[in-house]
Amino acid sequence: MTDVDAADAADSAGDSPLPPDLDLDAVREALIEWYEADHRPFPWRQTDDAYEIHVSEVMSQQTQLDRVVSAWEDFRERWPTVEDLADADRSDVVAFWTDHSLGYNNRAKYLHEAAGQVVDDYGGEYPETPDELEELMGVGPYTANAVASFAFNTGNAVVDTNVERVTYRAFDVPDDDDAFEAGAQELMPEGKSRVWNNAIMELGGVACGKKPRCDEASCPWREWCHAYQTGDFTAPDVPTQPSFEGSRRQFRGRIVRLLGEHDEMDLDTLGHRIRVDYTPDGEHGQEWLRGLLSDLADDGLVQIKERKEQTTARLQ
DNA sequence: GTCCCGAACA
DNA sequence: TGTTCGGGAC
Repeated sequence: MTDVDAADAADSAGDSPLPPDLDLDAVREALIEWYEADHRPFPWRQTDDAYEIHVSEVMSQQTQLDRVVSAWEDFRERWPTVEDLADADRSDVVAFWTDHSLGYNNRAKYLHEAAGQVVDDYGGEYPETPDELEELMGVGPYTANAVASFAFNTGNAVVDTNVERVTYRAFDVPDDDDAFEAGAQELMPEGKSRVWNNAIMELGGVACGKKPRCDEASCPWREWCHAYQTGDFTAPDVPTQPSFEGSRRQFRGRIVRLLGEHDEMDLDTLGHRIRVDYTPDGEHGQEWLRGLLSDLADDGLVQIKERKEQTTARLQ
């Protein structure tokens, strides 16, 4: 490739979404210094074991970190190694998940599945690159980069809602997936994904949340921050979620919780215990319940047993 | 009501 | 590209 071609390629990939006069070295140094001076002492920040990191990342995907701490410690005690998890019963992992109110039971299944992949496909040793990690069940671009970064320091820049909000506010990066990706990658100092990704997410969590706390948290980027200068702290739109109360997700959760407590349950018994207005022939009756159970079975979470006069369900 | 260190599936 | 997946804390 000639120099001209290389320049064209850079052009077609789009210009840097960051301000052209931004002092990258100063910005990087300021954030890392701020992070290393003080940050929340989450226990998974004390380890570089890929399995332990993986567990913490899956738990953290949509759950507040403060709620993850005790669950992570219990999980680690119960299944200390990836081999232990691979050998566990799926139903035990799912029951653990609901016991600790972690939500999204599919993630328990994915984690268990991924543990089997690590043992079977990689001899029990986690692969070290984001691309290989993404082959694991339930591991997408975010989690792959997180595990690669925190376990091996071999990741690319993580792009999550925190990073998007921070770069949008501080450097006026346009609200666009490609721009966030490019901007985040350009900001990250080469070969420092472990400290960098921790630091920028800490910034988003502590100083630059929905409600900004620039001065209280001594934000290290105030001198460069576009939002700090203009007072405009709007953030990229995050898709608003449908209400949980009365949703099918709520009833799925109740079903899995009950089955984790009772081993095996009759259809109508289950129905009466997940909603007070359950009547076998009513609007929310057997037909409705069978639909939920059928989907849970398709998800690999629940097992349905059809007998002569009775239908029962249990965790799979 | 809103948010929280996403990913799979259609 | 849109939809689905839990539940606690605020």
